[in-house]
Amino acid sequence: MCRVDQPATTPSAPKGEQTRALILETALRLFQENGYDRTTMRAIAKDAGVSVGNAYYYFESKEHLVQGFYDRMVALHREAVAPLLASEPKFAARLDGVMQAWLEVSEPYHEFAAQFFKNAADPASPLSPFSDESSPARDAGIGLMRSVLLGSTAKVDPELREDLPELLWLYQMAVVLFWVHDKSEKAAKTGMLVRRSTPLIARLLQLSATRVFRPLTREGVQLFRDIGWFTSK
Amino acid sequence: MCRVDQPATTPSAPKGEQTRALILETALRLFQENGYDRTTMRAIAKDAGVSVGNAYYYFESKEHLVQGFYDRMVALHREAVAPLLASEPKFAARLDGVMQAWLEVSEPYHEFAAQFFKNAADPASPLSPFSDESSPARDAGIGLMRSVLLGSTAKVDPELREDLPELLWLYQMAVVLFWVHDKSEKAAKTGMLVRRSTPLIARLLQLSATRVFRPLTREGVQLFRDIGWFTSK
DNA sequence: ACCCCCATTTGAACGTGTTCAACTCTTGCC
DNA sequence: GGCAAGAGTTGAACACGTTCAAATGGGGGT
Repeated sequence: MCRVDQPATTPSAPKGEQTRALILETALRLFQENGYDRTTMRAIAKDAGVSVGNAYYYFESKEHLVQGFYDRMVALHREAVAPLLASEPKFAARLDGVMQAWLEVSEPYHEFAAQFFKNAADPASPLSPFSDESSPARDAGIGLMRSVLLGSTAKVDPELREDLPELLWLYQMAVVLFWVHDKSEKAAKTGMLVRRSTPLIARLLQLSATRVFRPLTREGVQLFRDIGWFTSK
Repeated sequence: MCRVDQPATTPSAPKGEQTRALILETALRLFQENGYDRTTMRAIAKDAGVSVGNAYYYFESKEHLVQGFYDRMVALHREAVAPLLASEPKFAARLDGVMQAWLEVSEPYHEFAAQFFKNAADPASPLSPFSDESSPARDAGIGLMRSVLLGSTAKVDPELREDLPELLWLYQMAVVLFWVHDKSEKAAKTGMLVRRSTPLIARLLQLSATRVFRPLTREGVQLFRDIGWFTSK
């Protein structure tokens, strides 16, 4: 009828996008209700009122459906963290706040998340934080750590300063790995780990510029660079 | 004919053990030839001349078959490392030697190993190095690191000394995680990481007993203990 | 010799993620 | 309106890991 197809911008999505969104929403709801493993592709398709094959028309695999969930958590985290980053000047408090916010945002999905964060260690999985497919999310995470650093009053060896956001992001990945294994009530152990490790990191950063430490810092940074992060060869 | 069945000690194993060994050998051979994912349980059973169900009578799952492979690598590693541990007194050289030996032992299985080391991050997998099922292998690994430390002339803050083997084992796990993602020729990047990071660790240990550092060391060690390693709650 | 018990073995069947040839519907063009 | 082309959709079929009720077999007690 009156539908002209503007390639973009139109709120009435190009038909296919509606189906895609419907499938994604259904999948995320079922994942949350029943967990990742117990949610079958057939159940997702049935609940969304489409066929199994149709789900595969829009998403390469069951894992790819999870990317949408991951993106949502990143958005929630960024939102939750904005006020803190705008007001708090102390580095340790900023880092701690960002990490605690992540824990709070993720808490409701702990069980579900643990089921697919195992992909983190699988180099072949598109969900690995080191994969090409994850590079937008990875860059966003590193960017967040950069703003944690830049907005702070911390004094760091300038050589280290450049690579610090990536290193802090790695710290976050390590915490996530610990969190995945954390069976304590409301992940209290991970909370403690963050609360007590962030001041240690801050203190290490102070020391990094010290005369005794600088050579060690330099050598560590140089090694980190030579290894070449997520460069394939 | 002349086979009498001594319940134990006899080289002719108690019948069932023979089948078990046959299945395991076949599985490991096929894993090595075709990779983990491309080797089906049906193929293993067929090649071993038994039924699929029989394989499951002896091994809970496909993953459990891999434990045998893992045990074998641990044995090879321990063997390869013995002369060095008997002769070399310097801590950094001992640690480097142990890690390099691991890389050499594992190199032929890099591709295959990467396919199942993803389970490392899956808390639910019996193959996770943090799982109960892995505690023998874990204890062996930690014990190896203890002998790396004890046989050396390194001077470490006694408080740290006690927990250091576990921490070094964690270092090893981190290296393994890196190795799994390492696509460089013969894992050269991991080799470099080890060669250059072990001296840094040794230097950090020296510093750990320093007046400036000791408080930081103490706090770190205390945090490590409070977190309570692989204690479930 | 007989029989019973239980370790061992079987293979068909189940539920899963994934694929694919075929079908239907929409869209743009005459 | 009619028509070709391609986007969208279908569900049966495949390969896999896993389960299980049933068959087999051998060894010890009588």
